Amino acid sequence: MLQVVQQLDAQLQAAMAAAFPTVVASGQPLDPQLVPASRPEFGDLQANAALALARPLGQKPRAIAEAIVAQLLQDQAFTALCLPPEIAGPGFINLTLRPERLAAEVQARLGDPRLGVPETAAPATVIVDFSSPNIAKEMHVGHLRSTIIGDCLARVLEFRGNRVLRLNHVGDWGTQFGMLITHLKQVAPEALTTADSVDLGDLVAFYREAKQRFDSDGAFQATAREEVVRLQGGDADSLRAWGLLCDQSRREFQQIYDRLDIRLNERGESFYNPLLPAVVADLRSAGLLVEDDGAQVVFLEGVSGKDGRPMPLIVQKSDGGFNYATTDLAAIRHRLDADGAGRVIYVTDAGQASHFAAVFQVARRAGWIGDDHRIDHVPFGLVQGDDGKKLKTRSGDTVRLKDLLDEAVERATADLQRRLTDEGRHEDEAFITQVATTVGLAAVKYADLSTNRITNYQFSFDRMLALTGNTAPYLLYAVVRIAGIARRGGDLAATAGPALSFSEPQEWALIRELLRFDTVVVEVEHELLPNRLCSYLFELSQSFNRFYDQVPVLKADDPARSSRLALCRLTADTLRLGLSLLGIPTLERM
RNA sequence: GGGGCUGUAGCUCAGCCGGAUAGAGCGACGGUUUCCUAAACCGUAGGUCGUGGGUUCGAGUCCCGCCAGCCCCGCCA
Repeated sequence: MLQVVQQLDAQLQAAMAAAFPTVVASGQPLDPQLVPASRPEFGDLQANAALALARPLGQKPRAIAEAIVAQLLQDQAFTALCLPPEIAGPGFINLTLRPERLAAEVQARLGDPRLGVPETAAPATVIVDFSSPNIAKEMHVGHLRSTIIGDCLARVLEFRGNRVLRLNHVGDWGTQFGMLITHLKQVAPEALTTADSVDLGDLVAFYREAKQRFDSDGAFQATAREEVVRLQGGDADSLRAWGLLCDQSRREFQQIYDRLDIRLNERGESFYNPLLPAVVADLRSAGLLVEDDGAQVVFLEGVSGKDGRPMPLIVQKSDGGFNYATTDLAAIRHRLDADGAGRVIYVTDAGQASHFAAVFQVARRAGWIGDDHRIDHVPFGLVQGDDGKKLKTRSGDTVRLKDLLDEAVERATADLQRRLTDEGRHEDEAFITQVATTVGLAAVKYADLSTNRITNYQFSFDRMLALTGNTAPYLLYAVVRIAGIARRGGDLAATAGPALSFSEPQEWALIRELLRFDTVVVEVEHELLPNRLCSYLFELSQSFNRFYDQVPVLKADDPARSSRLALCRLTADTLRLGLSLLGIPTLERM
């Protein structure tokens, strides 16, 4: 429908220009204000331009609408596309597409693997920075949203024809390694020389102990700082210990990524280490650097701190070390220059908004971000428990991502087994494992993606695994129903056949829903809001379920039968493609 | 103190560039199965869009004030 809407928009503009040449002469832009109809009885689309033009033209909106419509009716391309427009209410122009044009659009999509979604006219290298767990810690629920949302955005951008680089900016450098290595030297030295001599769970415990000592023990703190200096200075023993810790964490992360089908290139903080001195040097030569309390800082414009003074962004600590702001600045430069990125997207929690605003401002003032670059922080809210507070285990610990995924699959397994028992069905273990794994993981992903990412998100196994409502199981079930039709003799692969012929309102409702897909995907790309795609897929599933419930497919006679099979096929293709953009695989049976 | 985000039905949430009577889902209540998987479908009830102003032909949406919740604010990331 993207193309159709474009055509209509152009036709409306031409009609407006013909009806009101004085406005054109005055240089004012003529926006038809073409939007989807607010209610089905108003047709497919509505143009609201007449209301806005009433004031400047000094005419009644309905009269303006009538003049535009009179011009439209002169346009043969328009009358071939739409039924005669209706003017309603204060001056809305309601447009209804001709059914045969809708059918032709359906036909055109049947053989189209992109389902009408165009490749972007201006493909760019886009970097999506997401997930970003910390070495020597386990992935926890806090990494869930970044990982799932980032992966979805990367998939959408890729599908639109961009070259996407998925970067995992893991926390693999800095103060925490000094304290961890120092602590391990004293309590478990073998962990620093022998691979896998302690498992990750132990490492996490050691990390906690190290952090505690660092915060309370001055002598330990000093030793830890020396250790950081040794590491950053390239000391061989320190580097070997650090490498072992990284390898071990990396393998653990990869297990999660494999389960969730997420591809990522690791490029952690350490990668930028050699580039840090140049960042500070170049900020100095750009005249932005100021020494304050012994630290090298850039004072921010338009941001004031507690005392009313401008806020500084520290890029070099008073001890000479660099911090995450320095790393992020180095990363921006490297991504724009070495990677040639036109666009960089950071998928991190909303709490980092001011940090990124500061870093972007400094990079811009230093001239590193050009006018043709687009750098976005894509923030998201906290994951909360049922109580509305930050999600924790009963004992008060952060929830491990692995445990969360396990529980989702366990619950899906229990649901499925209960259902099999109730229905007297018998399925083998492989089927149960496959279905429960797919449903459980899909539920976790979908629940996260389906709310607007900016708001906090209330995590609930019961809600996400519900078989009804806006959930992954509901969408997966729609696909399964179509697969069932195919098994019972419906040939979904046939592309040729009698001309498509539709008669039922449920068919037309489904068609209109199907044809929105291209618009929605492009919108998600622009707004970076996956929940728009989720809403669409849910509404599509609802339209399909109504159609399935009320209109027979296999029992109908041709041409209705083959036309309805075509709708089934296009629905399944749209759901599969849409879900794949969310990172969710589908099932044939469940 | 400064800044950010949020506030819409009992609960969880949509609401696009400001457009017609504010929408879903869950839960509640009532119905539908000799028919392609009822993991479905149909219906009913449920709203002062936090609050007070302003802009506009028109405001849940834009601007200002206030209230509430969460988050951030110099050498952690």
